[in-house]
Amino acid sequence: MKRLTLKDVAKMAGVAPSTVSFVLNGKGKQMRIRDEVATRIMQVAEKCGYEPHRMAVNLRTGQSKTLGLIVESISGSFFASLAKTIETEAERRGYNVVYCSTENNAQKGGELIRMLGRQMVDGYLITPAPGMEKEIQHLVQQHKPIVLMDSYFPSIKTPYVLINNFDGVQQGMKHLIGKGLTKIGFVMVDVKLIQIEERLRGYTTALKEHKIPVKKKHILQLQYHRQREDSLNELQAFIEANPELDAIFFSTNYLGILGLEVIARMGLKMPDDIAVLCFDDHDIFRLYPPGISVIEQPIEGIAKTAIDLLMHQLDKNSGPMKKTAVELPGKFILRGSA
Amino acid sequence: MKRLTLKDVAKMAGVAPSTVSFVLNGKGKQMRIRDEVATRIMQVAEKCGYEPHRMAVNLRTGQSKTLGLIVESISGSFFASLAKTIETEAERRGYNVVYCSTENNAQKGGELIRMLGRQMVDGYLITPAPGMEKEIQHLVQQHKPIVLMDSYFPSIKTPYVLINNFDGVQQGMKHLIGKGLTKIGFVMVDVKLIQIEERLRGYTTALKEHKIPVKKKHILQLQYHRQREDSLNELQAFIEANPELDAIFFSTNYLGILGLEVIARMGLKMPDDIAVLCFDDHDIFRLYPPGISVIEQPIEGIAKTAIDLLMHQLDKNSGPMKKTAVELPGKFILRGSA
DNA sequence: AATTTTAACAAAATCGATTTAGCACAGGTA
DNA sequence: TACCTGTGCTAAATCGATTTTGTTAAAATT
Repeated sequence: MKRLTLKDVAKMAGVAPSTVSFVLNGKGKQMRIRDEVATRIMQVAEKCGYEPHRMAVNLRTGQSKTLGLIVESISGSFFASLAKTIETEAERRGYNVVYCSTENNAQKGGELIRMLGRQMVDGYLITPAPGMEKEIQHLVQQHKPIVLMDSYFPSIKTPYVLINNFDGVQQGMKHLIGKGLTKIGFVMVDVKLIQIEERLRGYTTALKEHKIPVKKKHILQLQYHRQREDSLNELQAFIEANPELDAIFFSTNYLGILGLEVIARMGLKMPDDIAVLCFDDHDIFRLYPPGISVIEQPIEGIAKTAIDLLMHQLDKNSGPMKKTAVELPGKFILRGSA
Repeated sequence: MKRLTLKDVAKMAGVAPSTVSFVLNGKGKQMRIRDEVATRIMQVAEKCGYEPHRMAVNLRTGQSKTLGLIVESISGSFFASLAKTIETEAERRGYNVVYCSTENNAQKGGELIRMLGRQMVDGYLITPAPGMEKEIQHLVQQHKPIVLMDSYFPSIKTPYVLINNFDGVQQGMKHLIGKGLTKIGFVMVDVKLIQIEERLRGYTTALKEHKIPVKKKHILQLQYHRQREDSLNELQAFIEANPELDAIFFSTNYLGILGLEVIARMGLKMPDDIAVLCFDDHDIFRLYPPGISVIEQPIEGIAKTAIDLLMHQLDKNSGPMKKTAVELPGKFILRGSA
């Protein structure tokens, strides 16, 4: 019950292994193998279900036909949607994907990238976390095909694709302001990532555009590494300290979920006591009464674009890229909370 | 900037490639390489950061050091928790994992298994879906290392590990009955899987043990492949048709989430209008007011056990297994809904 | 008729490791 | 002195493909 090798097929077809290889790789014409022989080989290979040994092919060609996908958390909802699209798109193109999560561990990011390197992935799809800057820089220097998603480092020249964070927040803010709400709080994390900054910029700009003063005390920066309970308390203190707030914009879904818990704990009712809007959708937001309005990320679009950008790099004989930085629009979804 | 090969290391250390291989694979003593030479080789390898070429090793040894993990849905919460543990446990043992999801597509299961076969995974971790029976049978016949999780086929002799479904439901039912609730509905799907049957058996047995009559109309079997909206309506009809119900036991978290939606839609209050209990925890259940009581699966335990069972099979020189069928206890988590 | 081309494939090198078989020398034995 | 036995390593085979180079017979050219 051993594996069928190319040699076996050659023997069965009465030709040399090289001939079989040529035919099965579509180089039959080029190597002027007679059609008669070619079809015979194809038939034999087909009939006995020959499948080339991946490792052998990889070793010889130097291509693993594998992509590495690195995300912050494999249990996050962002990953869930992303992975599905990326996997199917990759498969369509003859690639498969190995997933890795940094689990919000800065140091682990570097290790992961190196681990993938050992495994010889042909290209990288990464949602960058703060600690990974050096490693990514390193990959770029080695001219490894790479695409960043969801964020990027302004200092490193890489293709990337993400939601238009600024515009997304603007959409949400305009809705709130349009409803006459002006005391709008903004909750964010303190990590130095471009997408966070852009969201904050969206918030302040929207206020300014409507001549609403931006108050520092209406902006809460939670620390990233923090006990869940501590964050909850800090959030509650923030809301209590600003009783005038009639709306809160949570800049990530993680923060939004914390917010729901605090708001429930304080016995506040959405949207009347306080309106809530959140960046990045989540299963919970659909269900949690009265439904949390969100800015939805175009995850499928991000995944597809990312794969396209990566494949373009992997495809040696394709010219330079026209567009290496892509921003896709988010979608405002109105539910009951705002 | 080419890759450093074993040959290069050999040259630098002034020895033959084979010697380097022996030393780096810990066979130095056995091959009676002098300690002096061995340490020199190790130092050289260390200094220039030599990493063996995975594909070459795989080709030669015939082991890919890769496990295939097949789940129903990669975006499910079960997968999320499972994957994390399995990945770290696998890594600890020098294996990596490729994930695949059948996405509830019966036919896709078979394809996936074959795809993984092509990729030469050394072993399989599978949460079996109805359509995969034949393919799994096939793997078993080929003596491929395999462990099933979450469910199994009584007709196929494979190692498996899952929660004790019967006992889990019993725990929940006892709690409900202990609170004096006797009109308890049971919502399940109609797929023929052992874990579903066990849960139903837990329900009926618990009722019988407390001399409560089992009424057929209190059991709702929803069809698996169905539009979300249709299921919601059917569920609502079920609740309306049985106004006497004072509690509902949802046999999967997917059903429970549907239940929450319907209950909200009908304006019922938990737990007073109706108590709710659900099998298999979910993020939403922690947050959704008043908190949904659940039977939590010991996912980490399942993952660890599964890896153990699989490794045992992969380890050629380990005797026959003592225990190939493992049932782990679930944990009843009391929240506000019941 | 001698030489060059071309068709059609076969042989062999190669990828980077592992592993088996083998070789040279030292010391011990008969 | 001839023969074995260990030591300590090297040479070469191998895994299963791809790709470069060779080979042979027939056809075309001079």
